Amino acid sequence: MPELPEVETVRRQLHARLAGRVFRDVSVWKTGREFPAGVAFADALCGRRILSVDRRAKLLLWRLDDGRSLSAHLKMTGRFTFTEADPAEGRHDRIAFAFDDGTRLVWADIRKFGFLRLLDAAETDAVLAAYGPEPLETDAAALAERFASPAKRAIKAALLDQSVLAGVGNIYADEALHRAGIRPTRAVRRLSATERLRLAEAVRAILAESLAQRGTSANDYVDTDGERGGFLGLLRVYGREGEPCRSCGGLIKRIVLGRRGTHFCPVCQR
DNA sequence: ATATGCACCTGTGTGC
DNA sequence: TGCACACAGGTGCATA
Repeated sequence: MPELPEVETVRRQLHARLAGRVFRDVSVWKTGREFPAGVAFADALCGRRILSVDRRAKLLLWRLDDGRSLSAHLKMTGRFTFTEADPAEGRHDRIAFAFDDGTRLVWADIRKFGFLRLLDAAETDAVLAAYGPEPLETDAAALAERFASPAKRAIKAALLDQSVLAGVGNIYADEALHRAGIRPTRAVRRLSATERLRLAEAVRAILAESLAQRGTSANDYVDTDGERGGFLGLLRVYGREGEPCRSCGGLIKRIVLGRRGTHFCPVCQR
């Protein structure tokens, strides 16, 4: 579910409450592919201090005091929730964390696509190196240069490619293309330099505006307090098939592009 | 090198 | 009410 604004919202909340904390207990309630070794995983974490919680693309990185990091990917339905009391195991709850100050955190994941993985320093570097630039920390001109190859693929596919730029997913790809007035099916090589720059600016603007609203709750996403993001009502194309375009009144169209639902305005996006 | 297809899972909404 | 099918904020791997 979560894209950059949602993951960054979660990161800020995790960092605020977990930086400096020490793992006291890790209860792996349910194991699965996402936890290669349940008991070893818990043993490795207990006693370790969290230095910070960082984010790269849609990946959360809990930096530990032994040089390792706990990487966490929410994928579609992963969720961290802070709880006050001793948590009771819910249907989709998988891991319960307890920290030295009494803070408790539960990891749940309905579809089980998400994962938590302990990485050493070299593995962490390798994972991070595969991502393209962070859109909110890169100026638009530099971002625009990333939309080059492969030249024949649709521009939307390039936006979703995490090695081109990091953090954009299905919602914000559609929204940025609408803001830039570019049809999602256009081949990368057919975009002018002006259009590439406009698109890079649109990506940055959309992500920043959504982050200010603490993200979009279209389906399952909520933050670590169970609160929904506020950007849903500000979306201009995503999930609005058949409704009027907020810019021109044309009807929003939905197609399938690269297996993903894709929304655009046939009038404003050429 | 790129495109596509599918796989990983569960839940929900739709239409017959 | 049941059933079948499409679809959901993501990625990785196996084929053509």
